[in-house]
Amino acid sequence: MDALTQAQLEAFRKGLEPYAVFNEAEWIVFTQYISLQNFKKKQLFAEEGKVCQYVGFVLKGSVRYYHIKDGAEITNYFSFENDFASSYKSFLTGDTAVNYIEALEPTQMMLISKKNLDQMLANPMLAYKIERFGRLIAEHYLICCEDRLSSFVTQTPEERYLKLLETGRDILKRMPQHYVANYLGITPVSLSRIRKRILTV
Amino acid sequence: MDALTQAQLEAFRKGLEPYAVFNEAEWIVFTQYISLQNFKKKQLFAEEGKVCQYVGFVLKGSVRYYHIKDGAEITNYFSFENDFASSYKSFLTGDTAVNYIEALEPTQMMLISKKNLDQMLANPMLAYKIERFGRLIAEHYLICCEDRLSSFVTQTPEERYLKLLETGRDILKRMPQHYVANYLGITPVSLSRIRKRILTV
DNA sequence: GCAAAACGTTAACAAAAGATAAGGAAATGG
DNA sequence: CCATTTCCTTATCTTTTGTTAACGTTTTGC
Repeated sequence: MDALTQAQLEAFRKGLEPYAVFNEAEWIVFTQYISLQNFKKKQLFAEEGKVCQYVGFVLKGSVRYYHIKDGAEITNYFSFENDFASSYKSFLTGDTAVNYIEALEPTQMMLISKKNLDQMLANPMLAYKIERFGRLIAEHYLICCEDRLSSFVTQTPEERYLKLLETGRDILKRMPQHYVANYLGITPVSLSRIRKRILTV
Repeated sequence: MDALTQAQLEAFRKGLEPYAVFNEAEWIVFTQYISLQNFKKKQLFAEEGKVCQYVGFVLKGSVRYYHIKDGAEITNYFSFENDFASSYKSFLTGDTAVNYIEALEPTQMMLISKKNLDQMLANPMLAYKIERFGRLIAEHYLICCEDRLSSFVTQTPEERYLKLLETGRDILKRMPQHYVANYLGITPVSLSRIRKRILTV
């Protein structure tokens, strides 16, 4: 764990605003439960078979979620700056994770450990605000997840890719195409064909 | 809206226990924000283009979530007894819904309106408990949603069906096969073929 | 700066899924 | 109770995707 600079704390505070706004006293207490970690490229943040002890907030960089199936990696999701990142099920339930999360480039994350989160929820000064904070984050990701889920049920891979062209610039700009293909639920070869099909039309 | 019986209230209280346990005083106040509605078969609970004003808790019966695409219905999800049901994104954000929810049989739901939920969150006697209640529900459905989402990325339709055979007895027992096919992200014809393939092996 | 690895495209073939239609069984609703 | 609708299967044909491998380009890591 590294030392926190004022600039990092401010960026974090700003990034949390959609979910929680702290007054000065609360912020001082809150930040005592926070740590900063720098990840090298390819360094793991979560690992299959291990309990994910942290939820991270990406200050700089990006991470990739992936599963390993039949020895091959399948990329599931990404988090960029100002996103949270965690193997949520593992973090929330204490079960071992079924996926990996790795940094795709040098990445800075603010970390909240499960232990510290539970302590904040038991701390009368923060509990109420943290309950709400957690509710709003969970709701936010539930909505994202639902949207993406319904795209798998109601859309073809080509339609999902076209939608990504409209709304997923970050992913398309910053991720290699074979990760994007996995994210869309298809193989890299198939995405390459879809791209060709679209250009030809 | 219909009158609430003591038995229904008790069933509701019991069903909420994983998320919130109320003392007597809280329960009396909480239940003032609740209503009961009976749905006939095929009656709509949520509708595309309209804001979903309620989150429901299924006491009896079942509901089906579906989209309409090119004039055809595509079934997305189900809720059974002791499940919540809502077009969550619409309910939480106030945007119009993109899907329909209909009762598949005579169905009883406890309803919490968005307006009443907001009032509870503003009521000091309930606010803290309701924040937590909301957090735990959102977390629960986030985990469900994430699991299902990763099944679309990492598994074939056949593998998803085999998993449903293990863990989705409710859906398989109570839902017609063409709804199940949609739920798995494939056509009814394709599911029929998968079933044949499995039997033959 | 160079060798190795990673990446995207393309081709060829196999496997699976979508579309459409037909037939029969089962459920449903007067 | 009977006519209608709903549902599942099957067949045929088309489209799409998966698999594997090859090739050239780009990036990466000493």
